[in-house]
Amino acid sequence: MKEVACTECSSSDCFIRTCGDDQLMQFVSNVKRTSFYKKKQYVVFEGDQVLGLFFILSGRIKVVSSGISGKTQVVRLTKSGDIIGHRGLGGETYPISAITMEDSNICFVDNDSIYEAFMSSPKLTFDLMMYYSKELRNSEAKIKNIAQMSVREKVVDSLLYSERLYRDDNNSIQIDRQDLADLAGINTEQLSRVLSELKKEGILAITKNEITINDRNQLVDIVQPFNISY
Amino acid sequence: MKEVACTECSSSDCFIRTCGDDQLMQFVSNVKRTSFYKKKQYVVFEGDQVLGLFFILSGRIKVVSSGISGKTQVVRLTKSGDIIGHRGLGGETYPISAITMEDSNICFVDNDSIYEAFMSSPKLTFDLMMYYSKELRNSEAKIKNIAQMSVREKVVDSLLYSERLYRDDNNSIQIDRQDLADLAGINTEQLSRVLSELKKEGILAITKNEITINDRNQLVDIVQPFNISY
DNA sequence: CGTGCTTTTGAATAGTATCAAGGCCGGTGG
DNA sequence: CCACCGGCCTTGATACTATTCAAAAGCACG
Repeated sequence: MKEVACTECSSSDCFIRTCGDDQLMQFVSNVKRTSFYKKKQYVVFEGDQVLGLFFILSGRIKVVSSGISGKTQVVRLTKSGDIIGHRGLGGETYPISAITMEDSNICFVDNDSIYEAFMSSPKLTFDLMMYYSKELRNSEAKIKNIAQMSVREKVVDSLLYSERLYRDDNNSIQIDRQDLADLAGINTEQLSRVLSELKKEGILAITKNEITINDRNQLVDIVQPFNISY
Repeated sequence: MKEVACTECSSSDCFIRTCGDDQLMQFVSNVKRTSFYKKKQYVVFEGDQVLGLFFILSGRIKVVSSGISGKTQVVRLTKSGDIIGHRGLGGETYPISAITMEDSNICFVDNDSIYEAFMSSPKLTFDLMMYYSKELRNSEAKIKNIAQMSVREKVVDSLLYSERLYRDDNNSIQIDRQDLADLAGINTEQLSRVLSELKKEGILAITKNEITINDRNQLVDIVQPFNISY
């Protein structure tokens, strides 16, 4: 993929663009490097040295944390406009891995450059701080959910979360069972059971690799006690 | 408690002081308000409008998130030098409550002032961003732990966490069962069972309201598979 | 000493994880 | 074109773990 200047870039939800700092955009334009990643490719690897920040231009990337005996926890799902690798800032190594779920294009800015950008653009620092703040709220909401929800509720919560980010024009989401289970923090067998239930209840329609939400309100009702505003 | 100027303050781990920006310290000195909170008093209340930031001068405060049917999740424990209320930044209302676990003194800076401080001190913004980054790492590590650990492991993890923050000279921690259970994300009965086990195994000593860790290494071994570096 | 609160223990129940097997589908090669 | 293979998904039976309910024991307080 050929490099496109930030000023010429069509991505309307890019973090750098939404900062609205022309000088910053010019600067990033000169130092960023856009790369293509094919499906299931690692963007960052848990334990690797922190090299810089990644800005998603297009594609879907899962952020995962490896646990005990091969188990993985999906920490969050991302798409264009999101940032990857910011957890590493201020630390030595990345605490998570990021893996593409489909072919993606991602812009990279190295450590030195991003620090230089922070120094010259307080707006960037401030906006990124706000980004962290939002992420922290989400993360802590998730702690509560995983700690207190039943398996059924976890599945519904994960479905709504996925749908919110990834739904296509048919209210459908394409995500494989393992990823969805890792997102919910359960195993695939239980996920499968709950999905079957929801299908039987007419709330979902399931084809080979697509889940369609027929009755979103009923899903929302299931997680209602947790006061989640989707 | 009478107001002490930041420049005169003895708190060596205050966030504002560690920024090392004299102008900032002068500014905060003029706008901050230090208040005394007695044990079990609410500092911020979940759902309340975001008013500003709190800097802990002394005391221990638990940050909790209320869940379903009266259950609460302890999101983190804090002490002097920590910040409270930063999750609210950029949002309308606080997503969490903060409650003192002992008599505490806390400095408050209102929204307008803290935003003004951000504008005039890029260092503050940057340092706070780094603070968020660390918190986010911790938070996501906790997601993984709660999702994958057994009850026994959760208890051990919570004990080590509490000890790291709150241990006194005897390697003892003072924390009531309910708080420890809410931190681990389990109920008090199970906590009690595990504590009894650990006591029987000689790893812990338990008196009425104090838990003493006799063999820290054995505790660390129990959560070893999760690669936690305490 | 009661009285009320927290903590501990026990037993029954419910929920979840694991193990094992079978089904579905796409791809490959005869 | 069809049979076979392998991966992913689903389902069932079983074992295990955690939750709930109930009750007793310990402790603080008046």
